[in-house]
Amino acid sequence: MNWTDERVEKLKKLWSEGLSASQIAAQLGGVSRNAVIGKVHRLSLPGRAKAGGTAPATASRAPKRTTSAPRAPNYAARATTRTVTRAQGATVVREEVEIDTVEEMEFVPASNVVVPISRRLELTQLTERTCKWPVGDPLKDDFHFCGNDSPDSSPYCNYHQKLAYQPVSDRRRAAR
DNA sequence: CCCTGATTCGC
DNA sequence: GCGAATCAGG
Repeated sequence: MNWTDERVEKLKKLWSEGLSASQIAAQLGGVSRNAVIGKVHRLSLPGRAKAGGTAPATASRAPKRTTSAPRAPNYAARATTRTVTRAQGATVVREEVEIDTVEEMEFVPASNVVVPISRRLELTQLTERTCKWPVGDPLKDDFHFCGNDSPDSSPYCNYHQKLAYQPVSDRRRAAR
């Protein structure tokens, strides 16, 4: 694959938008992330400020939040489904986060009692083999994902897999 | 181990 | 000019 004007333009655009080299490589197709990085250098495009690190997209630091007392039932949000999409490398992660006023509060109480050894990963850290079980309130900034290793390419770790695939009949009512 | 960008250097 | 290999870092 050679660098046609079009491809170069796309490269410039995506790079300026802050996409990572591997993400760009995935979109262009036919090239590796190394090829992209190499091209970026040859074009003398501005590199990423600090080397070896996360894409600047994560730069938005959350304003420190004083840990509040265990959340009391505050399920204002009615049943909602928000789709959040992010890419990690050439991997596209699209998550349907259901905010179920019943199930959520049962599985995700204020404290992380239910969650084993969460690695507390950011959305940007998820890969094909990290558990994508959401922990906490997606609307709060302490929200994160389990992140434990998941067998094969399962979306969840062994523990959360059980919770994830419980038959509806089993979880109806305050069964838990 | 996953990922990131940076650099080198044979082609 | 190209990009795999390698390096350096989170």
